[in-house]
Amino acid sequence: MRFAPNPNGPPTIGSARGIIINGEYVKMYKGKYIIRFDDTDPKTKRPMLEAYDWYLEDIEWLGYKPDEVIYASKRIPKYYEYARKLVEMGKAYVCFCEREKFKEIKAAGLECEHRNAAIEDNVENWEKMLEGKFREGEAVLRIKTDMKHPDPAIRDWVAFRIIYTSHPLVGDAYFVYPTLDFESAIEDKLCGTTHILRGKDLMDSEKKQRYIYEYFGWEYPVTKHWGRVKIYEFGKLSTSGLKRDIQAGKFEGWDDPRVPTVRALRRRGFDPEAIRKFFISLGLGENEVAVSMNNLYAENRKIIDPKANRYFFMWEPVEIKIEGLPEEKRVELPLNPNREDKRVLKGESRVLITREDFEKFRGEMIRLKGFCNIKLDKVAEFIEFEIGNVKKGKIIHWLPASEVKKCKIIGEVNMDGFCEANVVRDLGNVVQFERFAFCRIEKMVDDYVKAIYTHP
RNA sequence: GCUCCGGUGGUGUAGCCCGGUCAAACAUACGGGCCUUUCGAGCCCGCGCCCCGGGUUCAAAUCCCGGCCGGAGCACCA
Repeated sequence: MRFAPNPNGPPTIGSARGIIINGEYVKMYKGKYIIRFDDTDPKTKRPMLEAYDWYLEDIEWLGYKPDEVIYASKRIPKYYEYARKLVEMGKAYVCFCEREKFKEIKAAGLECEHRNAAIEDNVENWEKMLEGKFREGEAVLRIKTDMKHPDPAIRDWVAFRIIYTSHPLVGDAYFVYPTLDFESAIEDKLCGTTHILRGKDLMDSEKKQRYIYEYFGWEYPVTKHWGRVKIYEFGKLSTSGLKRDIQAGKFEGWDDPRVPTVRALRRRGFDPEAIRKFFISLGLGENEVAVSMNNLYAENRKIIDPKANRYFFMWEPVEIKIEGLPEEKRVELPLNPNREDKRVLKGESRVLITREDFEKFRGEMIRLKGFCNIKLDKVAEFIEFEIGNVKKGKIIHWLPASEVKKCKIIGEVNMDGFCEANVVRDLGNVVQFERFAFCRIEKMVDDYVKAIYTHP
């Protein structure tokens, strides 16, 4: 099995599907997992140097270990060998037609003048091509298929073209690059790929590649194509579109928590297991699917909820004073309801609550969770420490006014507020801000806590 | 337009190959309830689906034909 990305950006949620589905099959059948970088176009889909490692990193993070990593751009001479064989077999030819002109000929189902050139001439032209005797766009190597093929896209497709643009990985070592269809066809054979699982967009690739397999007498791998995923919250996933938005300053970078990349999910505090389960549950349907991130959130919650520590976070805080508080109380609250360990808050007379709760419960008796019951107002009246008969739904979260940390939450939800000083013990972890959402405490910046919004 | 795919609750899947056990399962969403301490979590309950029309058959979500709808590809991109 293989996963073959073009590293023109970091892996997105869409790439994760390919990584996971292929990876799972490898595990299930004890196969061999090859990561192959299809980086054969330095111009239109130019690879990013950093992205190669990003892929490897994210693949490992998702829980898979490649048995082999291949860089197509470093194996170009191999492809030349096979191309030459095809030329010598009369199954490929150097075509000098202009792009538009060939299109017309192709559309008409005719053969161009170069198609039937003598094999010796084609060998010579192919050599000239490799020697750099032609300009960019002047010549291409085409695979002979059938000019009457019902699908015009299949008719004598291009296997090699000339690109005089330096490649991020191999520099100026080559200027005749294979197209994906050719490179992939040869590489799958070389690597002994038995099964190909990939997106539906590559469905026609198989038809083109089968010609090569037939000419060489090879057996084509078993293929399965899945439909495109559309995440409801993000729309269609496209690396190039994302690149534009980042360059335009719409996002901070490839790991901006609002962006659909694997690294952004990692930064938000997703557990890789949740992402795996999510994609396994999506399956391999050939229809286009539109799922909501809610499904991913649900998977993540199952994993994160039993572990995440609870803390109070105050958005739009309102300070109130409790009149008649007999003494300050050391308030102990569980870090997680499933465990015994506690966190401590100072139960003092000046507390912060949210404006929302203040307006909703003003004048009523409510309970500050774990602390005491009060009759709520700007100056509230202390009732008792015991829970008494507080009705359900009237227990709210609060913060001692003298012991808070400023807290900035960024991501899908952006919010400034205050949180317990206790959160510093969970630096780097995902916590649950009660009655708010799960967040990952990223770091301390100067005097405030920077948190990333994970999900509700 | 041409060439291929596909259509199961709101959403995503299982079941289809090898017809009966499917008056259809699971997850998520939604609605309601529970919790002496999160009314944005958790637990419980509920809601709701085989695209349409023919055919084959004792029997069809499953097989066949036609229609409708949706998607992918049609590059010197991957």
